[in-house]
Amino acid sequence: MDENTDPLAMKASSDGDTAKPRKRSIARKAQESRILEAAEMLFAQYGYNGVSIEAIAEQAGLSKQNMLYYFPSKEYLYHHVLKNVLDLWIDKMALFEQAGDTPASKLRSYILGKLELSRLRPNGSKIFANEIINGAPYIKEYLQQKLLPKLDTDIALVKQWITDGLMDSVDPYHLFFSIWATTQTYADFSTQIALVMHKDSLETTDYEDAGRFLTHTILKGVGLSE
Amino acid sequence: MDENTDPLAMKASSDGDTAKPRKRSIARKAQESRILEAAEMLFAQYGYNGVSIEAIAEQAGLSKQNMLYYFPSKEYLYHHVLKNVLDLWIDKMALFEQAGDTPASKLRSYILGKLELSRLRPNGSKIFANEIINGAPYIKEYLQQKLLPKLDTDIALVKQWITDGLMDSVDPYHLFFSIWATTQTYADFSTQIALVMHKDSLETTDYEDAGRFLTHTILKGVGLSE
DNA sequence: GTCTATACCCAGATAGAC
DNA sequence: GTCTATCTGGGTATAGAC
Repeated sequence: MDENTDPLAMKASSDGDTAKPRKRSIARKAQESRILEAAEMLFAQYGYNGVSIEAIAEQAGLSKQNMLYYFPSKEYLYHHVLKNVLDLWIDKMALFEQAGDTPASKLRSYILGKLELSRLRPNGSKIFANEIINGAPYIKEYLQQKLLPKLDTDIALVKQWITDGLMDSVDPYHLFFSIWATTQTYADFSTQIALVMHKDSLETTDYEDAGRFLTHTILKGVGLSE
Repeated sequence: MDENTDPLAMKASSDGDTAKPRKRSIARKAQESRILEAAEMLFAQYGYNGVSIEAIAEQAGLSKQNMLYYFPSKEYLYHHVLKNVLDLWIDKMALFEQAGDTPASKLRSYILGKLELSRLRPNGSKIFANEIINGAPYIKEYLQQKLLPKLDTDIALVKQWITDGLMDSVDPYHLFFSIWATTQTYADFSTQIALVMHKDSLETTDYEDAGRFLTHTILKGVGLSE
C-alpha cells in the first residue's frame, strides 16, 4: 500500500530512520502488538472517548507513560488500530474476487466470507461501526479511495448478471447494504442477539445457522437459487 | 408503564412533590423538550462520552448550569433520552401487532414499519446501536423484560406459519435479526450509504428503493412471495 | 429560575532522572 | 526504555447571589 497517498497515513512506527532492524526492534514489535491488541479490544467495547490510555496500558501490561513512548498520543494509537481494521475490511468487501464461477456461488462465498470476518474479528467490526455511526470522521476519504473503486466494479458485475437474465432485477446497491448489515450485525449486535437467544455469547453453531439462513434467503430472494 | 418495575426507572422529572401543574410547568416542559431533543441528537452523533453537557446546553439554548437545574446530572439526562428511544423501539418490534391477515402482508408491514422508524428517528436508532455495541450496560434488563416476551410470541407465530406450510423452514430468530439489521442500517450507517451512493444524505426515494428491495428479497427469500 | 464563580477530578501529555 | 513527578485542560457538578 502506498503510504504517500494513504488518507490515514501516519509516521511509520517502524524503522523510518534507524535503517536496519536490530535485536531490540523485535521486542518493540512485540510490545506494539500487545498494545494494539489491547487497544482494539477496548476501543471496540467502549468507543474512543470511553477508554483512557491508562486502561489500555494496563490491559497491555505497562505504564501509561511507557505506552506513550511507543505511541506518542491516543489519537496516533487509534489511527493505527483503525488502519489495521480498515485494510482487513476493504479486502473482504470485493465481491469480484470471490471464489466461484456462477453468480450464486460468488455471492454465497461473499456472504460467508463477510460472516466469517464478523466471527473472527468482532472487535474490528465494532470499531468500524462506531466510526460510521459517528459520521466516519477519520475514514471518509479512506472509504472513498479504497472502497468505492472496488464497489463500482462489483455493482457493474451485478448489473451484468441482471442484464443477462441470471437473477432478479433488484437494486444492486441495496443488495450490498443488506449483506453488509446482516453479516456485521452478528459482531456489532452480538449482545442483543445472545440475549435474545438466551445465551451468554454466540457460538460457532450460531454462525453456521446464520450462514445457512442468509445464503438461503438472500440467494433465493434475488432469484439466484440453484 | 409501571415505574416501579421499570429497570430504567428514574425520579419523575415532573411534579413529584409540587402537586398541581401550574403555568410555569408548561414552560418547564418546553425547556425539557428542547433539552431532550438536543441531547438525543448529540448523543446519537458522538456517543455518551463524546458530548459535554455544555455542548448539549448550548444546542438547547441555555447555560450548562441552567440545564443542570432541569436535569441534575448528565447520566440522568441520558437515561431520559434512552428511555424515550427504547419505548419507541420496543413498540415497533412486535410483528404480531402488524396490519395484514396473511403472513406476507404482516411481514411486509413489519419491514416497512421498521424502515420508516429508521427514516424518521435516525438519532434514536444510533443511540440504540451505540448502547448495544457497548454491551448494553443500561438496557439489558429493559430488553429482557419488554422485548423478549413480545419476541417470543412473534417467534411462535412464525414457527406456526412454517408448520402450516405457508413459508420455507427458516430459523425464525435469524429472520428477525436480519430484518432488524437491514432496516436499522439505513439510520446507523447512513454516512457510509450516502457516501457510496454519491449523495450528501439519504432522501425519501432512497428509503422507497430500500423498502422495495427489502420486501421483495426477504419475502421471496423465505418463500412468502404472493 | 438564571446567573457568576468556583471546587473538584480525571485524563492526556511532558520533563527529566535513571 | 522505564520510572517518578508534574503540568495542563476540560468536564461534571455545586455554592450562593440575584
